[in-house]
Amino acid sequence: MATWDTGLVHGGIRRAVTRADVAKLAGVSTAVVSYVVNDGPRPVAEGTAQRVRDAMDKLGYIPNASARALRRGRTETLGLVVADGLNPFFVQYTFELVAAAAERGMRILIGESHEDKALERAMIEELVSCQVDGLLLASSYSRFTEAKGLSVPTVLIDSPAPVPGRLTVGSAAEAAAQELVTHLASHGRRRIGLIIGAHGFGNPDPRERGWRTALAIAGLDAGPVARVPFSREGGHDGVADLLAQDPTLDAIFASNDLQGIGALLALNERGVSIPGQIAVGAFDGTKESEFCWPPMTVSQQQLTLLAEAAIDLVISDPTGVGRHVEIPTQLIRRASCGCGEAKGDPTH
Amino acid sequence: MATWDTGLVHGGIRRAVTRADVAKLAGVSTAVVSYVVNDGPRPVAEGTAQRVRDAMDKLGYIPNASARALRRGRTETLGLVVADGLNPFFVQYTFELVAAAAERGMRILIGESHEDKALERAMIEELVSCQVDGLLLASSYSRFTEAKGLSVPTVLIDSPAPVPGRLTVGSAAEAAAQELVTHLASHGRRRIGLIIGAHGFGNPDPRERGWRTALAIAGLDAGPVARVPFSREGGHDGVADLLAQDPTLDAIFASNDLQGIGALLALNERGVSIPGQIAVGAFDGTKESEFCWPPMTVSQQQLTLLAEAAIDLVISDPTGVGRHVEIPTQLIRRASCGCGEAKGDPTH
DNA sequence: GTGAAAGCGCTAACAC
DNA sequence: GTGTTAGCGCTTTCAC
Repeated sequence: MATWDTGLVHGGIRRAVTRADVAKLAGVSTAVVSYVVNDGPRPVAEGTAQRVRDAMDKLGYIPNASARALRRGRTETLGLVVADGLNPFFVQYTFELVAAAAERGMRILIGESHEDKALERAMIEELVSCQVDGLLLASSYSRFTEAKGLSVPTVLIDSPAPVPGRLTVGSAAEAAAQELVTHLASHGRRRIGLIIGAHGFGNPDPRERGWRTALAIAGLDAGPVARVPFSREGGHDGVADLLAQDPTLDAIFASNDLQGIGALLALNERGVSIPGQIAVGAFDGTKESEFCWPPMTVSQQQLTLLAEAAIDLVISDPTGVGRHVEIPTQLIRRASCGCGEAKGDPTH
Repeated sequence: MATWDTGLVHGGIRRAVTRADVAKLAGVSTAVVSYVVNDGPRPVAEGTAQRVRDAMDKLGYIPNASARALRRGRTETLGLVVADGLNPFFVQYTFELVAAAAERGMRILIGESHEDKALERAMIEELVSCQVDGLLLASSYSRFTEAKGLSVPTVLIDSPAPVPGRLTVGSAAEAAAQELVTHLASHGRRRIGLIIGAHGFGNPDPRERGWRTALAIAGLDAGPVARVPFSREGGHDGVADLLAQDPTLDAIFASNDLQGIGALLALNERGVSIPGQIAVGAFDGTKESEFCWPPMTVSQQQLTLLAEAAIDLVISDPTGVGRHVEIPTQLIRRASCGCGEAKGDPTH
């Protein structure tokens, strides 16, 4: 690491321009400036309004959001607590939320809980202290956080099922898993293993239930299960685990993209042909699944819809009632299951 | 999409607890509550302090950050403007910044500019309006934004070189590119192509300069150049471009991970052996580069160090002077260049 | 060691 | 259509 000084900057320090400065320059009262800035609640003559706008431009006036928030009791800001900033699913979700919030004139203050219950609690307190108008929780612990004690509207944004008394948004994970595993079976796969984490969406995890149901309906025995972390490394290790349990394995359903990506690497390293010997499918469908090798068949969560639903829900805040919004997933067939050639993505 | 109501929630609405409530319950003045909360600036008798803390616990008091910010003129919040929420580099960087800020008791308010100059300007205004104590800009346009007119300390967090009068942080991109390309040449590669974008870090982009210098020093002719977007799709298309220019191509240097990942896919699709026929290396070194196939040799940016340097710089705000912090990259040798076997990552 | 009180910048009654 | 003004909850100077 090295540092260089790179010369003096132009322009000095100036006290922030306030509404009073604008009012004085425009020759009006501060109330009128406020009416112009907020386009209400009282009308302003067009000529006056123009004088005010000119004054604002001239002075480079920027309203003070802290003062406005204090006065109005709203900040136009939402708090987001993400469990894992290394998981591209949450990360893509985060930016979708930022975009969806921006469309509705809101900002997002971000916190990371690192899957730690105490840290999550602290993050929530801090965000509440920042007077956020709503809280979006993606932490897995958040499902167990009691609803009471939080005076701010709160949405659990990664919930595969309704939670009584809470606002929740999520993909239909069980149906998604069932569809994907059924698809693997339709390629003639008989020994379909599962890679999943220890603490997912509940017990049993809906993805595990969907996998089990699909196998039962297809008349197949339950395949082996590897319980490993929800990470690329976990998926990588899961392959060895599954193959040790069942050397005749011919397909893998990974419960998230990371595990799927890790599994692909492990199989590639072993020289196992995908999908020749073993087919692979995963739940999530982040961008990474499209460009791995081979491109991976996924049950894709519709992040834009999830994000919009989450923001709308937290804004609308149907106080007192729980409510669940479920977004369906989309099966994207790529090369890893035996569909498609080349990039194998119909959207390309 | 489907929605369900999931019952009533417990606990009603209550007006927020303020400092006055705590003061009344503890039988002290609001000033003393403030002294306790902030541990100063005046001393408080231990007995009194305990009474105040008890009252805060009992009432579930959470300080109002807007009021504090208004009064103190500081928000303990930093604004971050990211160009592209789909680029894992910026996204990993974002979460590193969140972590580094949290360590220093600061929060991060996030905005996305979508590489749009007007949007970036608007985002910056909004963040300034939020009274952020500092601004972190990753947008590529930010390099051209004038320093004056911004009354808040601003750091350009993805700058490969000093910019006079500005605070900048970045990796030594030119040296990194040179080292990586030299490494490719050391594997005996003679025709080393470059995949890069049209508008990168300047003209010519330091990564292009590093590539050129390495080739010159190795006594090689300049290889073909593909100018494509800084995306996976861009990298994918870049391969066809390079091969059309030079069918004898035997190595590719991609100027970011996304382009490298896209190039790997394109080569895999064509059945080109990596590194047998064509070796690949990229600049960035996000997690994705470790789990693609084959695992990719990269010049890795040290995001944790970059993030810490950025936060420290924006907090310290050496007013009036420009300053550049340069963080070296690390060459990570994996399979794609001809080094390593299997996962090919010495860190595993 | 503690309390009273001014005021940060803004909004929205309410008065004219 | 515009002006006056009372606070929003907090920090901190100044008095006791």
